[in-house]
Amino acid sequence: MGRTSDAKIRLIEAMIELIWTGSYGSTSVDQICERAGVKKGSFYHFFESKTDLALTGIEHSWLEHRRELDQTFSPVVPPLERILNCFRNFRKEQEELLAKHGRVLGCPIHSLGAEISTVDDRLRNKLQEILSQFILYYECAVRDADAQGIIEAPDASALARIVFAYSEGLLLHARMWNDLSYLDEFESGAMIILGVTKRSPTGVKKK
Amino acid sequence: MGRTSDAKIRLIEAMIELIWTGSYGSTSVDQICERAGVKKGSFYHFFESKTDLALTGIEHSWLEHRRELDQTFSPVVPPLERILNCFRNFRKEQEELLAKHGRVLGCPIHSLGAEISTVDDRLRNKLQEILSQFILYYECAVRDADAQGIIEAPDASALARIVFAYSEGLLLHARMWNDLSYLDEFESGAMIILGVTKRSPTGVKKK
DNA sequence: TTCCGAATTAACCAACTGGTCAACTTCCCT
DNA sequence: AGGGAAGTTGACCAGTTGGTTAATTCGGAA
Repeated sequence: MGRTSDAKIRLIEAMIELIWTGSYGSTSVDQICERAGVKKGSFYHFFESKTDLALTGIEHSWLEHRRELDQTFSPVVPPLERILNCFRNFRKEQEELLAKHGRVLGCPIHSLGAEISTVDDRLRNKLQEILSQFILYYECAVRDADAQGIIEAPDASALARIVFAYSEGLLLHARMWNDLSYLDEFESGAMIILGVTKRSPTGVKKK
Repeated sequence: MGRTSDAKIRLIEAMIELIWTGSYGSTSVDQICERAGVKKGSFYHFFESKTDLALTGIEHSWLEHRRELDQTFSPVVPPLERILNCFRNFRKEQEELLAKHGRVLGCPIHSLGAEISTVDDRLRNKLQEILSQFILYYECAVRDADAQGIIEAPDASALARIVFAYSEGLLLHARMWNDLSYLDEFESGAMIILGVTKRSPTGVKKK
């Protein structure tokens, strides 16, 4: 019934890209429509507001990203490898973004969160929800590493949050300096935080 | 020659507050003027653009903040205490902001940096400059701690950047969740990163 | 084949954006 | 005391903002 259209997904993709390469505030509805090749009337046919599109778009990308994370953090992979591979994937993604946009873009969730968390409640809640889910991956890996005696982590959740906060800080740094090389520090940094010395290779008991 | 005025500083303070409690994009020149009790004509008498005011404002607050940091990071204070005290001051400041604005506001430099680093070059450069200077405090403290045998840090600069990235990640988390308690994790987190166990009190040789 | 609901379009809106300007007031310094 | 530089004011600007509307065009299913 009625005709079909891919305008909705085009709008979502355009918004994600514009927010990521710029900011929420610097992204206007007109810009989104132009990039998506959609008239403004159509925009408001599919979404009831700019916030609504952002919400849908973020949810959409997160669902996509989660599928990748589920593979990266598969229990089959050695726990610390999961975390390192996850960040290696980040790095690869940022490389592609640099090639495409000439800019290291960092983590869109955090950049957006920093910008709008005092401004838009609905957006903030959604971002919180996503980040909370994200940390679970780290937490699970840390707990497994502890259980396997690879590291000593009496409080896996706390340690995961440290690694997480650190990684977000790094990503932001890379965005601000437009420099991928900061991301290379993650591997050694994470090992320090997790209490694994360079001398004892991943997966081998320390001490 | 001519009359004097405090409109300039009022504009600076209004803008800092508005950016901090909101965002750069959500802060308009009209808003700034209204809060400062200054007409727009006067605004453009003192500043040539919104960016220009932001630049001046950031520089201004940083210069103020530096004086505090110079005390906190005095070589007289035991190195690790400097870092902890610095973060304790952050926490205290955030407490005041929470009481005043009902919100944990985090680090304005990083929030702003996340928002505008792909949008405004001049602003980004200024923020880079400030953050680079900030890291020097941590770096110096870490190097001293290493020299005094309190910690083992062959690469003080790298370790300082880890602590720094971690602290920024935490601050952002606290802003997004509007929750001070995340900041309490810093103390134990920093100790883990710096390789100081809880059992060996600060300032006492480890191992 | 027809028909109904979904998609598209362009024209429109008021409020607001950052920024300008010329006239005017104040008051410091000589 | 009064000249002149610094500060103030409100009216003004063109462009943009997020959002609305009614008329129109399409296309999938009966």
